[in-house]
Amino acid sequence: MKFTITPLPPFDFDLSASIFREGDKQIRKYDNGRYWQVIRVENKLVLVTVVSIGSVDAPRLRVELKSNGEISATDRQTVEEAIGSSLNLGLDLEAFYKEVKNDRVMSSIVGKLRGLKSPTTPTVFESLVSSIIEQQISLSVAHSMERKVVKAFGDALAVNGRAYYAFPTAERLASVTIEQLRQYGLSSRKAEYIIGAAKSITEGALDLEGLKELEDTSAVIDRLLKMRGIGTWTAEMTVLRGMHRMEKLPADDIGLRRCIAHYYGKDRRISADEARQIARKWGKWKGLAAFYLIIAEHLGIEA
DNA sequence: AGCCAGGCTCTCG
DNA sequence: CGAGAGCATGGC
Repeated sequence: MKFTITPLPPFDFDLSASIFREGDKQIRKYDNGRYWQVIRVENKLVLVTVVSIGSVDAPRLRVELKSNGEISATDRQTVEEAIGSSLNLGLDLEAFYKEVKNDRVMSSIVGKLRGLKSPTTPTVFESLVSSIIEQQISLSVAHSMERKVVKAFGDALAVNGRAYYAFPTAERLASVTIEQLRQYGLSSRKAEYIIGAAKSITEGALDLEGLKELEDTSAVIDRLLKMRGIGTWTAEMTVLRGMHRMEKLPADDIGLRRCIAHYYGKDRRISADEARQIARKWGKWKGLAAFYLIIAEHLGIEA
């Protein structure tokens, strides 16, 4: 099944998707103009492939779906929404660009990355689990662990003789043991946190996806902070990547602080408070501004 | 080799 | 309160 979708402009598909250039081809990947990932609809898995057929200012995407069974009209609708959510296609970049005009460094950066939208995860749960795995350790280590966990416990979809994996469900992770997760490099603490979160979801004590309905992001953070293993950093990362909330600055993030220091002329490590001071000019778009800085640094772009 | 990396909890003073 | 230990692995 094929169809097209029209993102809110401006949107640079290739720039935005290129974050997944080093992704795992069996999970979520961008390669040679094509982006793909597995989306779960009901109890079915769908492999979604996306290419751009438009421009930054008149973006259009061509989407192709492949699955084992029939794809109904409502399934198609669900997948379309999930892709929109996953690539953050509804994000209003013009509002962000307007807000940071008064910041010389940031306005230079956004000018060079025009059309870049921050990707999100299909579920809040995926963001939460990934963020727990990423606590403290370097990203390369964390990403390798995440891939192993996805392939070990995620459901596989076979397309053209190749296996593609969806992120494990809360139901699945609620049923694994600490020892099983330790096999993939996690500490016993992190394993406990993940299994605990998964169990409170399956037992009905926590409606993680339902938190999206809460208007007040701080209220969402407060709820997440009540969970064992979730501190400020993890709660903010979850909200940023899993819920399209772009206002929070993960000021405790050591990599981000290094990045801010680089672009704002500090030849040393800066404190979380210094980072917050600099971020005041970013208004309600602090998280997105931080994302732009990280991508700029990754691409070797100077302000 | 050892230290640090997109942290958090628990314990102790 | 604040400080310190412990945890996981890979890269420098």
